[in-house]
Amino acid sequence: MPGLPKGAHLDRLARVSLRLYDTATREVRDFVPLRAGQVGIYHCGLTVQSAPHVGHIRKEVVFDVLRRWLEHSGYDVTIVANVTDIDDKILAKSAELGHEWWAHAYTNERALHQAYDVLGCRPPTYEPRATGHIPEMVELIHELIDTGHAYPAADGSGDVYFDVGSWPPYGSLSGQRLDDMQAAEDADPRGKRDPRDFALWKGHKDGEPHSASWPTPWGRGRPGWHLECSAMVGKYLGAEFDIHGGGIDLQFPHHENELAQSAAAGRPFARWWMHNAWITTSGEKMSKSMGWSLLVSEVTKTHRPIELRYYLVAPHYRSHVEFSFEALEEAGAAFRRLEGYVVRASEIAAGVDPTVGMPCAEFVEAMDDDLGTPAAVAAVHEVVREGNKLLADGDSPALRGNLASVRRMLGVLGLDPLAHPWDAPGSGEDAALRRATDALVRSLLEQRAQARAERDFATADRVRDQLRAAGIDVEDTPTGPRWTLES
RNA sequence: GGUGGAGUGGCCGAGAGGCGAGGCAACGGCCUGCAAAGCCGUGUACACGGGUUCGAAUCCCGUCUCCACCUCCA
Repeated sequence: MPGLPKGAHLDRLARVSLRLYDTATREVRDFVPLRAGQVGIYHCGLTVQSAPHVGHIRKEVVFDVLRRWLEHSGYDVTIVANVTDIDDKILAKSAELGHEWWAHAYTNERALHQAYDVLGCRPPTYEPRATGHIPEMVELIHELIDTGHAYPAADGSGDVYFDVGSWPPYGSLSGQRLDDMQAAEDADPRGKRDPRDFALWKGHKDGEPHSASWPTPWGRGRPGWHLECSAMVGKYLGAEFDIHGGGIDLQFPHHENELAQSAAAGRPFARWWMHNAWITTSGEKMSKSMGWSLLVSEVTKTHRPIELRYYLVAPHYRSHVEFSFEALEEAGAAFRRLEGYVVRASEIAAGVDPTVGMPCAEFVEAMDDDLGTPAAVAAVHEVVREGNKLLADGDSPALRGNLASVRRMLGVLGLDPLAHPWDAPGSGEDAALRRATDALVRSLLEQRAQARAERDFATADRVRDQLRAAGIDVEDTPTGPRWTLES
């Protein structure tokens, strides 16, 4: 390759082939970042009104995989996800529970972070809270009022509205025509010029805690939901940035409104819009109505987090997933096939550095094609098949290369069973228990080996049955017996 | 009413004019003292009705069913 600068990474050059679906244009386009080698991503985080369920966490996993793939491709990624820590529901729920609204929000923010961690999602580069960015929001409102795109409510409520009619492109992101929109049965017009105008700022209402409002030129109040994202994106990623993400439900009105506010204020805003599809249960969206059984914290009590992650990564991010525990368990079985190989191969080929592994071409092509994780996962399965064949011959350079490749690919998906956080040694007590168990099992396996050597299979099988009864599986391999806890 | 999406083998889940993604389950074989794991093999699926084409799950027309958004839900 003549003409390449010395040290140029071939894999980075190859990465210009990344293509991403853009909701705004409804097509897959070559991804070209605003600044060479850097990618700025913003995705709408949670309104921390309750603990996250499986549906919420899908978005985190999707953008975590996107980030890992971009980083693998040589980009420097800045990823921002906000936390909406004030809104109607937070105020209502905290009042119901008799808590301070900010305490309620913080409790659920912690639950969100736990869910990130348990599923191996790395924290965002920045995770700004709405309440920490009131000045930026007020400034944006000023800009919009000054340019004639926003107005304070005529009824003196303290609300400030975006004037949808002043912004002709409104509706372009979601493909809605203003005239076709059902005028919301607005229970509370509060001085809107047009029922489709939306609140940038919400005036303080009687009965709401004083602490949930901030002074502005238009009176005390609190942020409208849409405004906070525009303000925070601007602060952390600038007026124009690469990718804006979120759940597909946010396309309208939330993202449409964000775009309108920002563009009307002269900010070019997002170059790509990426939306992940829903996870439903029994054909319905997840909500509190189905109880708490699908909270991440509940599901991971009975199912391994890494298997839940595999379940979320295996389908394409734009495909709707109908959640079921049966499907989750099946995904777990598929994952254990991969995991089994990695663990067994690592026992034989110790010390393999996964960072030197290269993903296979099929994997790269799949990921570059709008984050095609289904085909990417299929590619890993194929490489694992080869690895399993190599395993029969013991340690070899080919096995090591295969193992490094598999782990590198799994690492991109956040599914390398030997990498953080899955490799966590557990508490000291766990480790001690494991050592004690290993010593006991080994001594039993020695007895079994002795019996087998004497062709006393009845005794050998009795030992194995005894271990099985204790929840320990024994397998004979070319390099001797190995034991695992039953899954 | 407007907008967008979906219906694929026993199951999950990709693909998107010709060559059966992958996984789970099942069955047969190899390996094993027997297992387990693994490997090899076996499946002719694309909601329905028409049409275009040498060829359609993939394109066109129509029908049915389901879902999402148009309500501060990821």
